[in-house]
Amino acid sequence: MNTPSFNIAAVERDTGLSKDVLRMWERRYGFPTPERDGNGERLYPAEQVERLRQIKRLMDQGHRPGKLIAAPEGELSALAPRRPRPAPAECQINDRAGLEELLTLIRQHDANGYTQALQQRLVRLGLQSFVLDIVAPLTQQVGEAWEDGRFAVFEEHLFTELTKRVLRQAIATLPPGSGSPRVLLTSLPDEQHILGLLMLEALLALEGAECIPLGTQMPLLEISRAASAHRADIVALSFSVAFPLRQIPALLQQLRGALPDAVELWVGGSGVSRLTPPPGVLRFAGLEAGVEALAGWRQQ
Amino acid sequence: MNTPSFNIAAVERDTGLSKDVLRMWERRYGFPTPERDGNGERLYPAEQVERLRQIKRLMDQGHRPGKLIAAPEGELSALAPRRPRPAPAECQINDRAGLEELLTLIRQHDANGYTQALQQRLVRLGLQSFVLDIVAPLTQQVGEAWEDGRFAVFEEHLFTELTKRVLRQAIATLPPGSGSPRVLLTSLPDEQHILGLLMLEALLALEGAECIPLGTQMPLLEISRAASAHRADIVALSFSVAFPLRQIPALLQQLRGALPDAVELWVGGSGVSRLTPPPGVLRFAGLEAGVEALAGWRQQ
DNA sequence: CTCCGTGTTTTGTCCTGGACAAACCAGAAC
DNA sequence: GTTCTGGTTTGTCCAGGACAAAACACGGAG
Repeated sequence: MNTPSFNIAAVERDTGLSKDVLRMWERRYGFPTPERDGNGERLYPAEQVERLRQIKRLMDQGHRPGKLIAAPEGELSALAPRRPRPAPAECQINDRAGLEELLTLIRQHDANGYTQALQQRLVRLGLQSFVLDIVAPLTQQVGEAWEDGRFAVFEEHLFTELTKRVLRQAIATLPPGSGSPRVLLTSLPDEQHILGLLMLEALLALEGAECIPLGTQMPLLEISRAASAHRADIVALSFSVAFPLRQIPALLQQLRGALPDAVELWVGGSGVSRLTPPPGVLRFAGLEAGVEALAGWRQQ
Repeated sequence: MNTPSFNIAAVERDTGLSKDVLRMWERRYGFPTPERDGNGERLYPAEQVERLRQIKRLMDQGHRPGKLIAAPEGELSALAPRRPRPAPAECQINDRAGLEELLTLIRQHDANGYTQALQQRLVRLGLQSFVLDIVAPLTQQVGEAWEDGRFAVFEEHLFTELTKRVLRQAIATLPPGSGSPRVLLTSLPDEQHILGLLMLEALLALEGAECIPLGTQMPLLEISRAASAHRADIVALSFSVAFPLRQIPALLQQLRGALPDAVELWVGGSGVSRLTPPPGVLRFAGLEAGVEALAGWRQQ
């Protein structure tokens, strides 16, 4: 009981590494080294689960598992991010101190303080600037801090949950959309990050678009159904870095085929930044691109 | 392109049936019958994916796969729910017509109308009655309608997303908690339903508890970390019917062991209704039980 | 020196077929 | 009618093999 053991399903849930991968690593690299219960089934000690989570984190940062598993112990935080940070200098410096202040509140687990500070900035800046200059860079900073291990999982969750609330609240105060265009916002199964979609929704709603937020994890076939039921003009999807890159092109192609030609398909998020979208799919590099695309759609 | 095919990973994502189960059904029951690509890998036609989703839905309702797969075609909606509906008569009749009105708005995909109707009821009834008499029965109705196939997936998602917004907005208008007790609200990985947690949060916040919402899908080891970082007095978890029942006792026992003895562990949701909680874990049958438990905690 | 093509290594996913335990059901005994 | 018990159903796990896509390393051309 003092050293609780995880079966392979629990490890998959907690680390995000599939059972196949866990078994394969054991076969190939000799790690992890789970014990077996009376039935011959793997039992992972908690410390190995912890190490697996660390390895997964560094892998998401661009490291390769072979090296990570071979590295003995001093690889803790000694490893720098391998993937070039997307424009670390381009980040708005005009409020770097303010961002740091918000991050500090999260680090101190001061939920009320963080919410208040956020709402204060929202009122001061207005929604558009709030999204572009505060929430967007803040999200990126948190993502980087999480990748570096400077943020715990639960701190990232707290940040996400509180920020979502402020954003949704701001969106709710906007007047209803003009009815055109009708934009359906969602993400595919296995993609649960929604902050990017919320930011886009805020910007589009500001421009008078009619946003239909469907939450995350919408099965492929349901999206086309929802699009016709809601008479959507545009379907907007978001992909985070965590989404398995290899599957995206096929999924987009399938969805594109299932949607009527008149419905535009927009994709965005850091998960598609290194991707050439299939024909008929528009990829956005950033939030501003979404607003520009809306203006473009209206000109048609 | 007209009949897009799904590989086994896509089917797993869209149906929620694991790869193991999909292969096993094929071996045992002769269904599904995917084709193979040049590489010998399974390719599921869209119609079989649709049927698999239907089967999964009926299974969640208590039917058994062997019977469902044997049934030829007329099993569409001919099957009644096998699990006894939890107190269909006990449901508050005082506003049944009002509930039906809200459901109709969702069925008509009238997002703005639904939100307005909801907010109107919130103002009229006050938060407590709104949660207990509107949102809770409404959620149950939607769940049943979804199980029966009267609601599409995207309609259920729209309902969830819009209702979440109204609830969160209501919570945001409450004054900050009194600081005691500090309640940490979250769910385990693979459990993404959050409406129940939000309802509980609203009720507890009304009573002056300090709620720390961490969102869903918190890894086991992170929960105990978060509990100590936030100096929580209580950890509240929610389980929906979709959560694999067999894994719950072991998970709760592990978490109970990882938490300090002074921290109470509360669990609720329809997923634990047919479960005897391990020692040291309090199970709640309904939302009211949570409020009573809060009063009890304060008396200690 | 940088950029681009090509061969090699790494890595994840999929496959088959077997085993077993937990959940479920049905019929017997009380 | 209720409780116990044995058989059946069903999901998950295991081992080991195969292969393709991605990542890398290297050499040549601009």
